[in-house]
Amino acid sequence: MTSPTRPPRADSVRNRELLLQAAEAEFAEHGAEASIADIAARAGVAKGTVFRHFASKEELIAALVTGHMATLTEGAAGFLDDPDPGLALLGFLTLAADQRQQHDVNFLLTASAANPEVARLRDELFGHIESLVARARDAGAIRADITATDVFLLTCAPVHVTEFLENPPPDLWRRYLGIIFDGMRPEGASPLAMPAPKWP
Amino acid sequence: MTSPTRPPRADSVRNRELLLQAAEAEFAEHGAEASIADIAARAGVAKGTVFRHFASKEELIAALVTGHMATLTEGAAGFLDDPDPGLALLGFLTLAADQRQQHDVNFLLTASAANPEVARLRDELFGHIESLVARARDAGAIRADITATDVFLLTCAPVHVTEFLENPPPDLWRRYLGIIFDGMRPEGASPLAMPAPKWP
DNA sequence: ACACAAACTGACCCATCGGTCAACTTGATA
DNA sequence: TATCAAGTTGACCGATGGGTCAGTTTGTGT
Repeated sequence: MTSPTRPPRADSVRNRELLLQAAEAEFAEHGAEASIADIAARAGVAKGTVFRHFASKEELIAALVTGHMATLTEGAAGFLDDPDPGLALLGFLTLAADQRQQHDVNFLLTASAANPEVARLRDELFGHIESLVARARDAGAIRADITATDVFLLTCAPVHVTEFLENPPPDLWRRYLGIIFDGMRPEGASPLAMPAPKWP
Repeated sequence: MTSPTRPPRADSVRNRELLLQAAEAEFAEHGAEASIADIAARAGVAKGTVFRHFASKEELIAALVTGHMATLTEGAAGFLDDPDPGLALLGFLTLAADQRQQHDVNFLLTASAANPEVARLRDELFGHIESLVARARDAGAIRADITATDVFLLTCAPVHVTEFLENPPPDLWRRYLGIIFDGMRPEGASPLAMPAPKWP
């Protein structure tokens, strides 16, 4: 019962890919205010072509975020059956920060939070984080009062703090991930002033 | 040898103050893209008046940031001779996060980093942080490998992480400040992957 | 009260941006 | 190779934003 739709043309799929790459580069350079015209020029196509592939700028952003979110969700799944629960959680945080460092989409997240596909992936990722945190907590690798929401919120912090420097070393986030993860460890933990927030 | 300049008119200084308040509110609501027209309307003046007081939007932002930066620098100075070096550093971090929570100027910082007055205040603040960190380190309140640059960069993190929630409880940052500060404590500290960055 | 400079006003200018569309190309199919 | 829908193009549109300025109002020193 599939409608007899033609397969997409070869140049079309190529242009779509070029546009996503160009958009990523432009957003990285100029932030969320990067213009559609610049993105089109960088991809070597006309502005109208952008809107043939993505109905609006929001949808283009959502397509970018969806790709990265899917990659990260998949990566998180790979840690779910790691034999060492503590290293599994740290490994996920490292993976997440590394990806954020290479493709800074933090500022695009809010712009695409309303997108249903992004929301679905986000919830799926959150589910994996819940498993990772539960196992790490049961193993005594992290303190008992840390929740999955805490980890989710803290994921971007290591990269974020480095952005106050003009030319941060590309691996500097590892330093701050180390500090923050030490703060999650049971050793020397002091009581927290506020309860963990609910998700979302 | 002072030139015989008149004192400013009463309505002028009042309008300048109204504009700063309106700008703060508009930036808080709409981010850095808040428009000059909206700011002027909120302050109850015409658009041209904005440019009489501030040569450009950048300068308006710089004036706002200068005010908050001066407040924070002054606050930091108040902790310099606190008898407990650990509590002094924690007190400063608490003050800084509290101020960031009430007046979110993080996203305006980059827009005003080039301003010489902002740079001067930033350096003065950094000097105070250096004193606070040195005393806390000597007292054994924080681990030996934490530098003033680390503290400076981490200052905004507690508030930042809460911003991924739509309606974060206003004091939620205290939870993440607790976690991050625990990560700075000597107890259970693990070696850091990267050396501390130079300032700036 | 007067005079004047400082301050205010809002219409206007120009650049930019997201998005549209009618005309034109082109890749796949038969 | 003929055909045509799918894809591309770039001029165009309306909205919006930062910034200007000639004309007007107003606070203030005399």
